[in-house]
Amino acid sequence: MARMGIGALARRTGCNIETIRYYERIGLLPPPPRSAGGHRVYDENHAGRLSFIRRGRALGFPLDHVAELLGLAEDDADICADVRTLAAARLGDVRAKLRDLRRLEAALKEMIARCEDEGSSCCPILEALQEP
Amino acid sequence: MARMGIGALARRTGCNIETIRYYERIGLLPPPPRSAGGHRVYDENHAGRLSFIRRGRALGFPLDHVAELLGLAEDDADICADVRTLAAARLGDVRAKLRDLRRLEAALKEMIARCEDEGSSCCPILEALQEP
DNA sequence: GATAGAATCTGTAGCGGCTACAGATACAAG
DNA sequence: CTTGTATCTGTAGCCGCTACAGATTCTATC
Repeated sequence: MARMGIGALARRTGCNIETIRYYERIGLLPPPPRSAGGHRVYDENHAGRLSFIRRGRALGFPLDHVAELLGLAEDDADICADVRTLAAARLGDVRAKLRDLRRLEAALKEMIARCEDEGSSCCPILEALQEP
Repeated sequence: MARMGIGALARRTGCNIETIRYYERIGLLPPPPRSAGGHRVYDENHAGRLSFIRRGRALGFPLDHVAELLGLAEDDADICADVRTLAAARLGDVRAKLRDLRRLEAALKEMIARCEDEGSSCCPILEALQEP
């Protein structure tokens, strides 16, 4: 029950139609059964799996990590440690990006501030980019 | 004076050789003169321009913004306002990314913490990804 | 059933910003 | 003159989609 076409699945999961087909093409979503005319027919399982993928992506996992997480989710073994390891690695990535962005923010802010202080004839931002 | 091959330019600017050629291909770096045998010969001007590009990139400007900044830098007009506008827009982008990443960091941290609290048989991280 | 309009199909190409080859040629040092 | 490094061109690949084009199928109304 709750069969749906690709459009309905897209609306439910907030995922673009083209992206759904793309996930199928790269093997991340299993190919669903087709209607007589060849249209894809999805069910709740597909919706769940796709939501999982989307949430993983939203947490910044690249697709191959998401695939790995999906694989782990299918086993029933004691996998908490593995999952935690992946999540911790992602946390490291995120924190590194945060550091970079914070530096960036400071640099941009400072340049803009300097630009406002001075007269308008020459541009401190461009100078900042030009000089080492 | 200070003529150099593409390798020397790459070392000086910290920019990959392939990337230099790529910048030339897309029109961001002007094609330098060539030696008799066809090797590119750069001078200080090229080095300056390439450094500018790299610094702009390091500040997170996409290449088309960098091109715009370079264009502005070549005019002598009163351009401070334009530059500031670009920089302010970038600052907005950076801050939006920062917000997202901070949320991400919090979510990952919380998941990892929950995973450590509980017994190891089921995995809260996977559950968090599975449930809405 | 006919028909209109929406939804879906396949396949291919493009985005940004590089990076990685392969195979040929040029240059610099001894 | 030889050896070894540097550079040359051209093409294809990376990630994660997105955007078409042109053909087909589904659904709702009459």
